[in-house]
Amino acid sequence: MTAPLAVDFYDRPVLEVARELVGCVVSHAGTSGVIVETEAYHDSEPACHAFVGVTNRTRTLFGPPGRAYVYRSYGIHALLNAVCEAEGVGAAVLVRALEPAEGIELMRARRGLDRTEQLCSGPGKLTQALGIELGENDTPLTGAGPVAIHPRPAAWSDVELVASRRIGITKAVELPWRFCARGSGHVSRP
DNA sequence: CATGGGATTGACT
DNA sequence: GTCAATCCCATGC
Repeated sequence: MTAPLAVDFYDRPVLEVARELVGCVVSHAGTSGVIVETEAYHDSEPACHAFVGVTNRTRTLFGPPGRAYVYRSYGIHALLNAVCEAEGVGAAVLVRALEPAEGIELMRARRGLDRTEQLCSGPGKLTQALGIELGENDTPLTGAGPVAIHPRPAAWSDVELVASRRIGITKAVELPWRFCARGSGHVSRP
């Protein structure tokens, strides 16, 4: 596996990073998968947690880029984000779905499911499949931490993207800030 | 200190 | 299609 993406990759406009992360590979604790769906969030729009400013919860979002923002959703699920843009800007890319690559049997055991397409087809599902937990909030994605994101494998270098509205939010619903790999059967919703 | 509301999922009608 | 689970956080009294 090639070296993880460096801080510079994340220190750019969050929409650019959200597009380029599709096709990249997330690895954690013996499992990995190719990102097939992302969403961008930015403190300038109300759907982003960082919209309210710096709080205990959003401190990671405003921190330096290239780190993981992991938070609990609906009291049940852990959701994985990659913090972007300069320190002081609250922006992140939500990783919403993966195509499983390594450690698929481990994922099946963690998820209690067989079908590969269902192992990581949602933001809460993929953290469960990879074993990512809240304690990994604010850890680096650039190699020193438990979670790492690697550049696109050759087969994904020219992945075609489809932009659409973000899922599961009630504010700023009109922004087309969701990006999927065209034709992937591993996304949370077509 | 009490309360309301989720960047979701899976089970059920 | 509907709905409950479940808990942390931000907000307001």
